[in-house]
Amino acid sequence: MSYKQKIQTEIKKALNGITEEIVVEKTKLKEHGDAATNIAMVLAKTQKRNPLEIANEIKEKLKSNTALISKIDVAKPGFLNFTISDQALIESLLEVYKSRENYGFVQNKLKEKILVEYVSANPTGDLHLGHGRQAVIGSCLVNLLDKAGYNISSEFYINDYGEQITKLTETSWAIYEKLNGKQINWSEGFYPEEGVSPYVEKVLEDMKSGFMKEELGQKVKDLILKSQKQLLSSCKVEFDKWFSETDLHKNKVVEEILKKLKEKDVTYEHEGALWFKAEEFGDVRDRVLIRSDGRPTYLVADIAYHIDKINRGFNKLITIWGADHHGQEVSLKGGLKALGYDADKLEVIFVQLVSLRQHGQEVKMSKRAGAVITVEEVLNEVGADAFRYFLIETHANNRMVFDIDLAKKQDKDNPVYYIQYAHARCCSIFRQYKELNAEEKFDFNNPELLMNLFKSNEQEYAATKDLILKILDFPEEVILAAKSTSPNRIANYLKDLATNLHQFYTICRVISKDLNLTKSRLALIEAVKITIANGLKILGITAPKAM
RNA sequence: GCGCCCGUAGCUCAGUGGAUAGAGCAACCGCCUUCUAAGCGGUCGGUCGGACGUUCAAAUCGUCUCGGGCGCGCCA
Repeated sequence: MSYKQKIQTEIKKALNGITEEIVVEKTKLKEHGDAATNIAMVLAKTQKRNPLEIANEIKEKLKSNTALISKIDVAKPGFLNFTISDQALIESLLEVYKSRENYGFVQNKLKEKILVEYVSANPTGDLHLGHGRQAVIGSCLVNLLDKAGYNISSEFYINDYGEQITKLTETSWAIYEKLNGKQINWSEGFYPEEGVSPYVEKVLEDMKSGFMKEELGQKVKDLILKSQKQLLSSCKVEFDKWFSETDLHKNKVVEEILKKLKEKDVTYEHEGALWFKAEEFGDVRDRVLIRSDGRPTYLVADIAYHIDKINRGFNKLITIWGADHHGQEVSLKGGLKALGYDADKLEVIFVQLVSLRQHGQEVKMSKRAGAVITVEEVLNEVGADAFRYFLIETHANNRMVFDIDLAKKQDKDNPVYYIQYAHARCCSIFRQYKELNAEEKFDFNNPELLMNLFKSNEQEYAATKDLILKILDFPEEVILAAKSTSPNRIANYLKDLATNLHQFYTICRVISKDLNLTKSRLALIEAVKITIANGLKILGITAPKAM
C-alpha cells in the first residue's frame, strides 16, 4: 500500500460512513507538504459547513498518527496538507527491493483479456514513419497493459487479399517486363515503382523461368512481409500473431458475416452492389459491402475480423489506426452493433501524423510525390532506442515533428540519453563501491539501515526525499498510464525521475567515509536503478550499465 | 457543409477539476584535484487561441467562436 493509500484509509476511518471519494494527491509546492486532500471542501458542500472547520476536525483526529504523518496543516480554502514521516517513506521504499524487476507492476493478473491490433500495414511496400509511430505506440501500450495486469495479446492484420495484392501483382509484373526491356506505360493504379522494385529484383534472383504473374506477386508480397517483420523486430516491435485477411475469406468468416447482416435486414441492393444501412447506426452515409462486380470491400472483412476477435474470447479490443482512417470507426462499430455485439468493447486509438524535420526544415510526407520517409531510413540513422523514445514521447492524439538531427545526436542534447545516463550512473556508483569494498555485501531490505538516509543537512534531506517520493510514484504512474492508454506518460515520468536522480547525485555524495550513510544511499541508488530499468522495459528501450 | 483530432514559452512537447502552469532545445551567466560535466544551478521567456458558462477552485468540464490538420469513394 502506498503512503497515499494509507492516508486515504486513515481519513476514511476518521470520517466513518462518508461516501465521497477521498482524493490524496502529491503537492507541487514544498510549503504544502508532501500530499494533500481536498476532502474538506468536498464535504463542505453537502454538509453546508465551513471547509476550514471540517479540515481542522480531520486534523485533530489524525494528528496522533505520527508513524505515518509527521505534520498536518490546514490551508486556505480548506486543504489538508500532510508531511509524510521518514519512517513511512522507508516502509514504502522497501517495496522496491521486495518486488525488484516487478516493482511498479501489477502482480495479480486481472480477468480482462485485451487484444491490441496495430500497424497492420499493407504488404505492398516499405513501412513509413507513420507506421513506425503506430508500431512504437502499440508495442509500448502492449508492454504497459501487460505490466498493469491485463491479459494482453497483440496482432498484426495482414491485408493480403483483394485489391492491394492485385495491384501489387500488376506493379511487380510491370517492373519485371520493364527489366526485360519492354516499354511500360505506368498505370495510375500501380504502386510507386521505386518502392516495389527492390523486392521484385530480389525475388527474380531465385525465380525459375516460366513463372506466372500471380506467382511473382505472391513471392513479392511474401518478401515484403518478411522484411516488414524483420524491420519491426529490429526495433523491438513483436506480435503474438500475424493474422491473414486471406484466411478470413478462406475460412468463410466473411461469408458468414454477410449472411448474418442480411438476416438482420440491415442491407439492401442498389445499383448492383450490396449496401450496409450504416446511417441507421450513426454513420454519415450507408456503406458498400459487396461491389457490383462481386468483390467484397475492406469493410466487410474488417467487421468480420473484429467479430472474430470477440469470438476468440477477448473482452476488450484496442485497434490502432492512422488518424487518416478515423472515418472508418463509425462504420465498423455500426457493423458490430448491427450484429448485436457491444461496440464499446472496441476502442480505436488514432495516431496523428508525423512529419520530419531535417536540417531545420520540415519535410512534408506525401505518398503521391513519392516523398515517403521510411522506418528503415530513420531507424538506421538514429538507432532503435532513440527511434522508440522520440516516437513514444508525444501523445498519440497530437501531431508530432520528428527532429532527425536531434535524434541522431549522440550527446547531451538528445533526451533519450538523459534517462539512460541516469541508469548508467547508478550502475557506475555500484562499480565504484565494489572496487573499494570487494567483500562488503549487505541487505537493502533493512529499515534501520535506510533510516540513515535522513541523517543529513537540509539540502541533502530535501534531495533525498524528493527522489524517494518520485520513486514511490511509479506504481501509480503505471496504472494511470494504462487506464488512459497513454504510454507516453511513462517516458515523461522517467525524464522526471532522471532529473531527481541527477539532482540527488550532485547534492549528495553516495560513497563516503560514513559507511552506514554510504550503504543507505547505495540502497536508494539501487531503488532508482530498478525503477528506471522497469520503466524503460515498458518503453522497450535498453538500460545501459555504462555509457 | 458535417464529423474526428489539435491549439500551452522563440522551437518540440508535458500537465488524473486544485494552491504561484512545467521540462527539453535555442540564448545568456555560473559550477569538475573526490562516485561519468551525456550532469547541476541561475537568467531570459506565457493574456494556456478567444468569449461566455459550470464550480469554493478551470489549461483541464460545457456551449459558442477563430486558427491548423485529417476524413466524409462500389480506395485501403
